Amino acid sequence: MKSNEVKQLFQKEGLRFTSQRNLVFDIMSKHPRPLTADEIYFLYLEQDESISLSTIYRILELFLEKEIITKTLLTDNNKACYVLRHGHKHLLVCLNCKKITEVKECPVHYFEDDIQNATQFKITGHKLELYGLCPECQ
Amino acid sequence: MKSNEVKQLFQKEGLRFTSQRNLVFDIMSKHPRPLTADEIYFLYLEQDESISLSTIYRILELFLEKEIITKTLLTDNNKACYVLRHGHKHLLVCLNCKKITEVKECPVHYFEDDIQNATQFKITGHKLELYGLCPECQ
DNA sequence: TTCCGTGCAAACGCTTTGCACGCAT
DNA sequence: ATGCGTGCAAAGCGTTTGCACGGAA
Repeated sequence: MKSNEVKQLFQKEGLRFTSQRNLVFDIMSKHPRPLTADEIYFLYLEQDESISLSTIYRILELFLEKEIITKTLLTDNNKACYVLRHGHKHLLVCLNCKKITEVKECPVHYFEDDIQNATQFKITGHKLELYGLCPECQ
Repeated sequence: MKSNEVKQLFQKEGLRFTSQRNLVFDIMSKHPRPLTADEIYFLYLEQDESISLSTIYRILELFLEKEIITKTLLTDNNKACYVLRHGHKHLLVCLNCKKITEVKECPVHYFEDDIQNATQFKITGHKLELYGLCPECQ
């Protein structure tokens, strides 16, 4: 995604365009897997740019509000991970090597109606993580 | 579950029986919803018993190892929640009032074979959280 | 008696916040 | 020119850990 397009996306969401926000967004789209705040921080430094960790947290919080990204907490280490919400995907985590794969299938949608009927809730979203062993680790 | 049975369960898992472990287990079975460590702590105090928070964390970690309980991290507040693993259930969280309902339906099982074929992973478990608005909050 | 479990307090690490400065608008 | 975004440092807060004591086996 070009800088221009990112700028437009930000404008559409009412966000000011800054180099930090642009680069955080860029990093997340070039590394389409769940990243922790400090992973993003180090990837940022690798681009020969400096940034404050707290700025990253603030940007991530902002992106969350605008639903540009998703926050996930992998159970292992209590660290939060963030991913761009390009479409709807789920994570498949290898319990041994921690490798993460994405799954396009989403069984949940088909059942949302049933669950709404059963619970009277209005379902607006869901989070699904799958665990298992990857081919190499089996 | 009677104290005796809990004792047997602990023995089966190779755990010493202590009043703290017994009461933590008791509290979790009497409040079958995701509890944070400090919720358990306060429920413990309500029983006119005192305990250290760190003991609770150690007990929870132990129960996790033995797979007596499950750990979930609700995205809101970075706090971990714990539930007994009586059978397989999922959470339905109201985004407005934070009330939590349990859902018996689990659409995921039916798709595990498909996902295994598509990914070559051996799927061993999953975590599903649903979000929405409860009847009162809609 | 032995060793594990617990309580207490301090440490830890991720995340958040207050404040002053600088940049986008 | 104005107000929002950022950097820095410090605070916050859930969780973990070290150590000495007490209780389970």
